[in-house]
Amino acid sequence: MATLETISSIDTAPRHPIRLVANRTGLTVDLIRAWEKRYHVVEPARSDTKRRLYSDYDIERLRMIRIAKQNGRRLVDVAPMSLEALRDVVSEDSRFDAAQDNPAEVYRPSWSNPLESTDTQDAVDAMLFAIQTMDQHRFDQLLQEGLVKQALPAYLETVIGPLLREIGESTRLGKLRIAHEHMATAHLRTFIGALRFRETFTGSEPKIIITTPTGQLHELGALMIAALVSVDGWLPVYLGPNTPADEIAACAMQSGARAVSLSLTYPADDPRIPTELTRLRSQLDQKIPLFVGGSAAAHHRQLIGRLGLQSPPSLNELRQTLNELRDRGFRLQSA
Amino acid sequence: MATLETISSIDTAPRHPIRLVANRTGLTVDLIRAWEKRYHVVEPARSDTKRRLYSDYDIERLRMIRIAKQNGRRLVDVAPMSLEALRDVVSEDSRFDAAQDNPAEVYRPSWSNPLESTDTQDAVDAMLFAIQTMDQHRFDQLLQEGLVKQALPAYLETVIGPLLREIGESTRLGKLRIAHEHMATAHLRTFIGALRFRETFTGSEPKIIITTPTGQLHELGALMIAALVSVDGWLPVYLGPNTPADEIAACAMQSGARAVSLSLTYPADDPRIPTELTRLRSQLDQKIPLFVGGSAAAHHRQLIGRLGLQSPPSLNELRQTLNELRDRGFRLQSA
DNA sequence: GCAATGTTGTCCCACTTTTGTCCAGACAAA
DNA sequence: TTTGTCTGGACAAAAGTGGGACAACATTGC
Repeated sequence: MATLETISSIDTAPRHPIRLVANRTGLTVDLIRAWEKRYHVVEPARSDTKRRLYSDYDIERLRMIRIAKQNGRRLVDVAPMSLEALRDVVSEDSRFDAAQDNPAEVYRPSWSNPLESTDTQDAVDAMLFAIQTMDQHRFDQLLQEGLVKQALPAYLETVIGPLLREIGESTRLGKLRIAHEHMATAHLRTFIGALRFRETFTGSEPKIIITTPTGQLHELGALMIAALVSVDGWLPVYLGPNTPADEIAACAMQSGARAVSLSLTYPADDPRIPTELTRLRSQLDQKIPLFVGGSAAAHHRQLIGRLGLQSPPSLNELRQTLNELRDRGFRLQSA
Repeated sequence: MATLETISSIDTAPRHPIRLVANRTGLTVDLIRAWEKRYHVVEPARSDTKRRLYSDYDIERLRMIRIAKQNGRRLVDVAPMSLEALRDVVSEDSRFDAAQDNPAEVYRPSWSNPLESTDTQDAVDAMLFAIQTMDQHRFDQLLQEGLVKQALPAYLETVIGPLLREIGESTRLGKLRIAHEHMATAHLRTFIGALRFRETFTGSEPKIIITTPTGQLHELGALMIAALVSVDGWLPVYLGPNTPADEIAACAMQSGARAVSLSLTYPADDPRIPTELTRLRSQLDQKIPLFVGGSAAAHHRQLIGRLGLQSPPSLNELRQTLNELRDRGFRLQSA
């Protein structure tokens, strides 16, 4: 389907000025130039007046290089690597860093399976099969492999999201037992949660509160958002599921968050939702946008409109909106 | 064993700078050099400017040596050993370690002993402060650091457990907001969940179902058990919280589990607990022991006795019992 | 039980390499 | 005009290197 184009195809059109790159990567302008001068880390295109113009691909590479350096890599080593290679290196490092205290061998040998599933549907099916047979190890393996093949946002959208829907559907139809669903959910909780730690933070990222309101116990959607925005230079303040409106507002205040995002899935028609949303909107600073997403958001369209909440129809549009918000924030800050 | 193939597959190409090695092994840069100077523990290749360059093989050896030392081995003894020999030594030690009747008397040099109680109290306090200030990054950092200082079982018992109690208590007393508790819980969920991934499995481990019964929504206790037993050579089948008795039984059947462990925390007097436990016990093969733990287990002592369930009073005793069960199982299997 | 000896983690030094930051003067954009 | 970017170079902080010192602790021999 149309979703396939989004996979791993990061835009290589040169359009971003160096300042924006610095903001998004957490590097300084000077440093980006120094890296270019010394190691040709990136060779951006130029405008007709010799201004550097970076592509999304360049930005992503710089982000990865910064993380690789933090993991102890030398600039000389990582500078010539492709984005894919960098991703491998970084994910390898983050898997192995911090000391182990257990004798079990650490290297997951790539006695990897011949099961090459390039299509995302195949990947989802393979995962469903692993769940059905309660093969947790295989499930983990599949989750990890998938992550290497594409960038995180695309992965969440094309694999994890559909997988969640299929698990729900299969359980409803009796093709999976509740126990299977539980196991899969618990595993995904761990897996997605760990994704946030792959990013490193500079401390200058704007914060966004992410949670679900009272009565909404399913947290995976919210957790996906947290992982997603951390890639885009936000610092997610993740509160888990089922947080009362008052607490969300207080937390936004204390942490100085620039945005709040809620995920609604089940039950879709919980009567507490309108109350909680209204309450939260009124307690929150008007300048802080409140995003509402998840499969149950559609049930509350009117309410969302009335309260002036944001409800982007897809993860991509959410990213889009947040990116604009973040960059606007930078401009305001520096002015 | 099958491990031999994986060993030979470890890359011996020198490419990692010393800093990265330090990150991955949990050793300090100074220490790595000191070991080289004194015992030629590793003799890394050099770059053209004399910088040390380590291979994956070197890193793996260093990691093993660190663990061997933690188990009480002397550096002089292990320094000249091959990776294969190191693995043998380490796995032997860890089995011996786990089989000890009295963990307090395990021979260990003082510098690897469980931390002083003041240290652990300090660690817990620091974490609480991070939670209070909503400093997620610091919280993660503290959690990771703690893991380097102690072996996992000791860490869970002396730091994570007390931390959970303090969080609960502080929230009850109003010293922490619900939002703080939520954030901390979500973080701990991710952190403890990720611990399981540090283990690699051979496929021959006995399985143990770990979950909480219907109505018990707090999963951290269960998750700690899952992390703990995976160190001792069990394969946890983790189902998350709130699993109905029928599903647990079905899951035990399908996966061929050798044991089931439930965690009870809150609400302690949920009327569903007796029903569910009784139901589960009756549906489960009599040969499969059913463990019940958690702070609320004490409220159901009579029930536990009547149903013939196991309820070890501490994590250590749980390990003990499980180790015996595992080894008995091995003997049965091989006979 | 005690002194002598061995082991081991940490720290300091002087020196080199690597890496991040800053500056100046020219030019472009707002 | 003001602000930002460009180039090239200078400078300083950070990190790595070899060597050695030292304190804490364990082990050994008496």
